[in-house]
Parts: sequence; structure tokens; C-alpha cells
Amino acid sequence: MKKVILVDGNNLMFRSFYATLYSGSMMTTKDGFPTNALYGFVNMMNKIINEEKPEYIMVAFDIGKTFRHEKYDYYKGKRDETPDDLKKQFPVAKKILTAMGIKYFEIDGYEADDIIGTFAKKIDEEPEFIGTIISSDKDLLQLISEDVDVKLLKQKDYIRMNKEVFFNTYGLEPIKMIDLKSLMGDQSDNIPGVKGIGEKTAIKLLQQYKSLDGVYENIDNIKGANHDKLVSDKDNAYMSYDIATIYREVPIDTNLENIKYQKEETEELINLFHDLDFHSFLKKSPQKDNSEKLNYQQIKDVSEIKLTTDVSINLDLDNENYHHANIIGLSIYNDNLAIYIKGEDLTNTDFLKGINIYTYNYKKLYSIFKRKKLYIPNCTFDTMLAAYLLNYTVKDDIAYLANTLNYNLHITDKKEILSEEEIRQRSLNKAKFIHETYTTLKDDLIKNDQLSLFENIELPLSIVLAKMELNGISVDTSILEEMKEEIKIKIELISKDIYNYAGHEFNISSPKQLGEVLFEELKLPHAKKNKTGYVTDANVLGKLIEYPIVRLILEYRLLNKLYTTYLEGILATVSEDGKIHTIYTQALTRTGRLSSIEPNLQNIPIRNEFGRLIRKAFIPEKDSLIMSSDYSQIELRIFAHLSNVKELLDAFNNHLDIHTKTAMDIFKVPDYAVTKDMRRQAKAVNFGILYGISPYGLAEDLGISPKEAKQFIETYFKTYPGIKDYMNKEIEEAHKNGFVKTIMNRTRTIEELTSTNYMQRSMGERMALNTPIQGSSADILKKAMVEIDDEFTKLNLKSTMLLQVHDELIFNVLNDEKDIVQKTVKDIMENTIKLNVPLEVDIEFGNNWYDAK
DNA sequence: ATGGTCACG
DNA sequence: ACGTACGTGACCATT
Repeated sequence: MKKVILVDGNNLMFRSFYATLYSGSMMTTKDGFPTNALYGFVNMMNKIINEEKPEYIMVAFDIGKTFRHEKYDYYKGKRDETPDDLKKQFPVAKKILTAMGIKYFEIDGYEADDIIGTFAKKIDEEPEFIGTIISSDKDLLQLISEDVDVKLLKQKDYIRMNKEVFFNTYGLEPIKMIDLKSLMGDQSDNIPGVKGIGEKTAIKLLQQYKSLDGVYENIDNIKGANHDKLVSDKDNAYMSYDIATIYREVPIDTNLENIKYQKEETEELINLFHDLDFHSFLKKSPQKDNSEKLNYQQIKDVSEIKLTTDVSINLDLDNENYHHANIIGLSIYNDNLAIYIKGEDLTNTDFLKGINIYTYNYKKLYSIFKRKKLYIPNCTFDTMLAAYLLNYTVKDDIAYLANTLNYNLHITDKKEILSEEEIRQRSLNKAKFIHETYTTLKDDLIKNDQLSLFENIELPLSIVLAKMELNGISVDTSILEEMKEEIKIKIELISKDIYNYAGHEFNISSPKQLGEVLFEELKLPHAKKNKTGYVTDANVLGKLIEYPIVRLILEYRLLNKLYTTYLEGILATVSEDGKIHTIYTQALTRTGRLSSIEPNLQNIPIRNEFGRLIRKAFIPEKDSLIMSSDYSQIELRIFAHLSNVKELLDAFNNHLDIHTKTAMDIFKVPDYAVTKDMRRQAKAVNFGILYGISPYGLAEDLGISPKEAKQFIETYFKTYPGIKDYMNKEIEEAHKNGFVKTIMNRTRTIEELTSTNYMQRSMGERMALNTPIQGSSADILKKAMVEIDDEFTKLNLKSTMLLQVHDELIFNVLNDEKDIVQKTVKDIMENTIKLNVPLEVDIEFGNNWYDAK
């Protein structure tokens, strides 16, 4: 099948123009030419090409002189004048399209709709073509057919409308869009319709009487106000019908081969973007290689290397997971030298003794050097961690960072086959980039008062993490294997049961098929849809728990999750040494937390009793115990500290159960009268506070209506007025600065705060409330980890830190070190920072992770 | 590649 | 009309 994209150019330009018009200052080039519509337009075109990968594409425009509708004075008269600032941009849009290798059409006397309609007709006639129309104009939905669908653009995303979706939405055939519009009208298109008839009524009428003609043939059967409205506006209705009907016979060459997409980056396009100051698009276009050809020494015998000053190092590995990688090559760079060593020649790294290095991802270097038994040099600056603290998006490949800093490096494309020389040049240029950037990054850290966070926490932490990863955690695979077999049988039995209830076999793991079985075939209530189909998540299924099939499906989901992710998945990651070596991503989360990958050891089941059994497989080493130490309520304590709300401070200082205390206060009852349910609700509200509470979120969590939730929140704020004040102050501050900070000066910029979209902006405000809490919690545990590692070294302990799970640490503790380790860890964690409330740490021991609860 | 779902804090 | 609580990662189906 050949794919054709038909773009409503006018629609895109208007949308872009008005979308950015109200968002603040008008976007222009240096000499004042307006570019806001063009910017959005180019963005959209790029997105379309990326998403749809069309072989054929065209853009239709209105030429704006005489339209076939001109006979209707009404229509013409009401048509808004196109603003001059927008008008000017159209010719440039057309130039850009031509430079992009995309054909556009504009035909005197016809609208863009008509041109698209004419092409769509051609696609219907040609069996080997299928088409997609891009527009936000619902009028175009009338063109939907077996071979043509419409990507209907919404404010933020889109809906893909095909025959089926259209029918599900309107209960009508797509062609009936014309009849629908002739009744309900369309303000934006100046289609009058029948006054007083809206979408609901129009759909009802058409479902009953099939068409506009049908409606008027049966006008006597229609009673009440609708009858009168229809009668008095009959002329308008038929006139609207004409306006709404897209003309599909525009005299135009519709040979589809003519609109083949000529994907080429032309000089012309680069010039245009340059003239328009569209630098962000220029960056995306394939760049010429202007990274420098470096003179360097390739060294085979590392004993020849003599270094006297600090160097920057770039390391290339042959696998993204450095636990299973070998070194391809190593580049060494400073102002006086450039050296490349092939991995196979890197027999030792003793030449790095006594000097400091600068890196991008020191943890990676540390880890692989350790495994290869190479000398590990001291690192004094890591550009990855610095860039992370400075809010740059940090990826595995340093070239991304370089490109955002306008330093041109090649992003590694795995499919690309490079010459040896090219590999060396790229590697050396990366080392050079590190060397030429680290002082700027360091200065920026100093400016932001983040040098201490960098030097005393993140950089030393990277070594602590490297040690944890390298050490790994021991796994008893036989436990996992047994569970796997057991669950496999259960899954098979449950599947059969589900097929029985459904009446046939289907893929239970497919949300699409499951939705159809539940809500179409079995006609269960509470069907809720999103843009891909029915929602079948645990929330929806929970409301249908009285149906046996639903109970089975939830059971299936639980077991399947355990089987695929935590049994099969985890088993596949156990190394030859019988241990799991995760990788902690230190420069990813927007809040400062770590993340854990390959495998993720931060989401091993615990809430479900059966799933929790997985933890029995995580075991200590010889003569040891597993110890877990976790902060109690650290985020709420941080909130109490930050907000300085007396009631909260008092509660923690008096060691009360915070959720019970909250329940007492909001329900106004003494402690003995707090029921489990009251405590549960109070707990939900407290969590809500941490997340930047919203009535909808709380409602969802408590299974009550948003209205009730709103009432709940108001009661809460009335009980603790200081909390509301704190939140307002935080939001105000965040809007003023555009960023928020944690206790240790970790910063997060939040672009969403300036969004014109209410949803986006609200989300920005919730981030602004949550990040200082989540981020400070991350700061505190990170600091504690560095101190614990230090202290273990000082005390010469053999016990090791194994895992970090956001507010808890897991250790392997030698039996005879039990007391000292417990005391040391608890002491450090509770005292690493002084807040206005105490930090409390619970410690448990066990013969496996399950028992150390 | 993306979205739905569900595991964790 | 929008479409939901904050922060993650893995798996599967679907494109």
C-alpha cells in the first residue's frame, strides 16, 4: 500500500498563528517579519513526516480570491478578514514546502477542502493507495472512506478518525457530516445551520431520519421547539448543506505520482530557515561535519605514555550496558596532547597514576576499569553530572549534550558503519569537548551555588553506586524457577477459564481485544474510552469485580506480570556469578532521584503478598544477613520542615502517627474514635499534598466524586491554613523564577509553568510543589549514602551497601558486624541533616530481602 | 517507536 | 472542551 498525506495548509497556518498569538510577544525575525504561524507550520510538517512516513504528500491552500460560495452574501460577509501578519506568512510557507520537496496546490475559486476532496476521491479510486488527511476541521470528516482517514488535530494531540471511530463517535456514516453541519452549523467556518440546534439534537435527528432531506420529509413528526426551529431556518439549513459539502471535482491534475515526497535537505531550505531565525530546525537538519580533524598519536604500547597534567578522557564501549561491555577505545586530551588507544592495546592504565581526569560518566569508567582490573584514576570533574545538575537533558551519548551547547559532535548511530579513523576522530573530539567545556560547566555550578552538591554528593555518590553495582546482589535462582513453573500452570488454567466466559479464545494481554470482549461482546457497563479504544486498567476492572471474568482477568494480569517481568525477566539478568548487577541512572530524573535499570531493582513487588514472595530469592552472601534501613515518612517530614506548619511539626516532634493525627484533625474526633477508613482517607489526602493535590486526583484515589474530594480538600486547608499559604507561596515563587529548588540547591526548571494551556500549567504547578519534596528526600538519602560508604571504609567493615530504593537502603551485613553496621547506618541516616522535625529510620534484618521487612 | 498496563517509592 | 495527582522502568501489543 502506498501512503498519501493530504494536508490542509490553511488550517495548519491558522492554528499555528492563533496558538502562539496569545502566548505573549509576537514571534518575528530580527527585522520584524512575523514568523509565528510558519514556526508552528514547519513543526507540524516535520511531525507529520516523522509520524506518518509518507511516500506521497501534498498541501492544499485557499487562494482567497473568489470562491464558489460567493453567491451566498451571508457567508462572504461574515468571513473574517485574514490578519495581515498572517497573510504575509503564506508565501513563505509555500517556499518552505518547495524547499522541503513537498508539492502544494492552490486553485482560484476553490477552497483547500475542495482540493483535498478531489485528491481523496482519486485515492478512493486507486486500489493501491491509502490516504490520511491532516486538519482540525471536522468538515473534512465527510471524506472518510475505506481508504482514507483523517488525523483530526486537537489542542495538544489528535484523534485518528476512520469509518469505525467516526461511527462510534457520531453513530452515523462519515458522509453524514454534511447533514450534521447543515443542522448544527459551525461557528468557525461561518456555517449558520439551524439556530438553536446543537450537536446532540442534530445527531439524534439524523440517526432517526438518516439525512437532512429525511428530517424535512418527516417534519410533521417532529414536535415541539425543534419543529419550529427547523421550519424557520429551512433555507439556512439547505444553504449550509451546500457550504458544508466539499466539492470533489476540482479541475486539477490528480496524478498521485506528481506528489511523491522528494525527501532532500536543500540549500534553499537551510537558507530559508536561516533567514527566519529558525535555528532549532537548522540543528535538526543533517549537519555538515565541522568537527575538527584532530592530529593525534595512536599508541600501542601504553608504557610510552607519560602524563604530567590533568586530562579529559572519552571511553567508547561496545555495549550500552557497561557490565557486559568491552572497551573499543580510549581518548586522552588536554591542551598539549591528543592520544588514542585501542581497547585491545589498553593493557594497563598506570599512566594515569597521580593525575586527575575529567570525564563524561565517571561511574561507567570506574565500573569497567574495575572489572578489567585497570588502575582507576581520580576524577575531579564529570561533565555528565554537572550538566544534569544544570538541567540539561543528559543522554548516554555525550554528543547530545555537545549539540545542545552548540558544539557540533556526531551522535552515534548504531546502524552506521564507520572507518577506524572516523571512530578515532569522533572519540577524540568527545574528549576535546569535555576538556573545553568543563570550566564553563563548573563556573555555572558555582553561579548556581551547586558546587557543593556536585563535589560532596553527586560525584562521590557515583563511586558509591559503582561499587554497589559491581558488587551486585545474590539471587537464589531455584526459588524463582519454582515460582515460575507454578505460575505458568496457574496462568494456563485461568486463561482457559477466561476463554470459557468469553466464548472464544483471544489474546488476554491485548487491551484492544480484551476491551472488545468485555464491552462489546459481553456488554459490561462502565465502558470508558481513550483515543485507542476501551480502557481496561485495574481501576475500571475494579468497578466490575462482581463479574467472574473480570476477577479472572485481574488475576491473570497479576500472575502474568509476575511471570514475565519478575520471574522470566529477572532470571534473564542474573550474571554468571549468580548475582544481579543493576545500573543506577544518576542523571535522568527531573527530581534528583536515581533510577535503576537492567533490571529495575527499585520496583520489586511488596504490596501484593504473593508478589512479595519474589523477595525471598534475594539473599545475603556467606555468613551474612540482609539488612534494610528505611526512612519513615521522609517526604511528609520534609513537607513539614519546608512549610513550617506548626500542627505538622508538633505531630512529628511528638512522634505521632501522622495519618491518624490528620484524621483526628479533619474529622474532629479523639484518637480512639479514628476508624481505619478515616485514617485511610486522611492518608490519601496527605499523599495528595505531596503530589500537589487536585480534586480529580484525590477523587480517583479514594473512589469518590471530584466534588466530594474538593470539599475534603477545603476542610483540610481550613484545618491547617498554614499549608494552603505555603502552597500558594511556592507556586507564586515558581512562576516568578521558572524553577524550584531542593534543600541542597538541586534545581528543576519547569517550562510548563508558562504554558497557555490550563492543563499544562496546572501540571507545572504540581511539579513545582512536589519537586522540592521528592528532590530533598533524594538529596538526603544520597548524602547519607556517601557518608555511610566513607564510614564503612574508615571502620574497615566487610559489609556492603547493595541497593537503594528511594527512601531505603539494603545491605549485606556480616553476622559479626551486625551491631556496628546497624548503629552506624541508623546514626548517619537520622543525622545527615538537621530539619525542624526528627528523621526516623527503621532497621530490619533477615535471611533474605523478604524477611528483612 | 508508542501507548497501555502495572510494578515500586 | 480539555483530561488528570508526583517520580520512575519493563513488558506486551500494535503501528
